[in-house]
Amino acid sequence: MPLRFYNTLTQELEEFHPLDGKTARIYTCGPTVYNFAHIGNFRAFTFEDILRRWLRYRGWGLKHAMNVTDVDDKIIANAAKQGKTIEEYTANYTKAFFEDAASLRLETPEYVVKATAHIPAMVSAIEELAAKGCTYSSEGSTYFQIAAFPGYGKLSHNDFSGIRSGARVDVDEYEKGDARDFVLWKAHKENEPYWDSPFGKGRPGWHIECSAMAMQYLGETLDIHAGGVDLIFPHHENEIAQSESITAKPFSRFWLHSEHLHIESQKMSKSLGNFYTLRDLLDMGHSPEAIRYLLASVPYRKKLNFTFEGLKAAAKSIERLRDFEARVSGTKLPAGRVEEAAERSREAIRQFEEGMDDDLNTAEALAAVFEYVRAMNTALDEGRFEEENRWDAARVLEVFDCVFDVLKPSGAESVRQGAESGEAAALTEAEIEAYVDERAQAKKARNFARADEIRGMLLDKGIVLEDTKERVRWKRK
RNA sequence: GGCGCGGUAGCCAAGUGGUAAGGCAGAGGUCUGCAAAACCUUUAUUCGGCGGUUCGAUCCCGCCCCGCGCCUCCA
Repeated sequence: MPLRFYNTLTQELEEFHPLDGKTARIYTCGPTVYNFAHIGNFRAFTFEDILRRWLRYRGWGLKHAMNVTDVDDKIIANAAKQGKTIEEYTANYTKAFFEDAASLRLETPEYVVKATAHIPAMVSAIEELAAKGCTYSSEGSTYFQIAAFPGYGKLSHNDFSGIRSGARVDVDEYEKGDARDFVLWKAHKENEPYWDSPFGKGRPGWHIECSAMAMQYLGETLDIHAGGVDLIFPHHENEIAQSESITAKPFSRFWLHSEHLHIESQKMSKSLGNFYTLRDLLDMGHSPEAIRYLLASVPYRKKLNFTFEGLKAAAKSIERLRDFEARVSGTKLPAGRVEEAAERSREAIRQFEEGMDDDLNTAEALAAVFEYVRAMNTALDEGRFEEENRWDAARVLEVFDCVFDVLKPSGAESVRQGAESGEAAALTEAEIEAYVDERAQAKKARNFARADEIRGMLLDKGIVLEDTKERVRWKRK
């Protein structure tokens, strides 16, 4: 089965190929840098990361642009409150965002584009719209007139034909001609940053930045445009109206939207006290891999119930895979290759691919990996797994990890957490090995008191020993 | 009201017109000096409720109940 995505525009599962047959051109709505990004934001960004990785796995090139909205009402208000310029204010949160993204192992898009660095492109987009008669101005602001775009509503599947034009509705402190019209250029107000333009001093509306930048970097028709479900209307609808009014071509062939997440079955909100930024969770001692795993393990179109029990389960699931990886690489095996085990690895990869191809069904893909792991653990127990099968297992885990990317322990974070939570990071590998050897000697001499003492001491330092038939393995807890 | 999504074991969560993947937790076992860790086995006669279509429905249709999202802040 080919790679298929659910397209919000057509409400159908559609086979995906890039328009040019080689490179997928993707635009995703990035952060508005007025605060630290929360775990809900990262659900969407993790989905987009999985999307990137799977497209690449399927052999397509990637040209992915993501905007950083660094001028908007909240930014202006917050910056003013702190007595900072918007540049100073947003620089902090932009930096924080990419630090967070890195700890979740989110790949950086090929183009990260800041709104404030693309004002001229937005101005010329608005000029083109004006030239086509799609705009009007009111009290110094310029608006897009949705009556000028017949397809308005096709993405959100809303019928706006009944909207009365001419009704004046006061919204967002600006006057519009029609309830659904939206602002392209906001009139300058006292003490606010502004740019000069042919239609007066002011600043861009939110929607135009995405249209202008997407087309500048990726061309008139994108392959994929993605974001959270809440952006379907009005943001993405408005992007379509702007872009297609300019080009008369489809703005994006595929529209993919990720569902929101809930915290402990409740909507995340500050008043409920269940509002978590990524940094909050890391400070609580949760590993970035566990968070990434949890965010990625629920298929993106399904609401994700983010719970602390689920976070623990995610951490345990990763541990199971790492244990398997360690077992395979650390076990002495006879030369040869058991065909049954080899066949199971091919089957696992096939099922993994099938799941991912089916609109990024990560739950199904994960099941393929775990079924394989269980089968191979049994095969190892029963001696039906030989030297060459190591490579089969490595391949399965490699395929899994090029999408999920959770097998390698995080470096800086885990060291930092270890240092905070105790002395776990204090022992070097050589020291641990020395203790393990000493304990083995003590056991041989049937000095169990000393052996247990060492075991307990290591456990206190977060080192867990595994006595197996062949040898003693250890791992950091 | 309009548009849309969902209700599957203690929790998270796949799935198919022919009788329920996977993970976590729980229980049992293997291993072990004891333990831990690891590994294995096991856990839904049943898929919100009631009807209908069908030889057969969790999966199709209708109605109902419950939860959620969007309908000019928002991943």
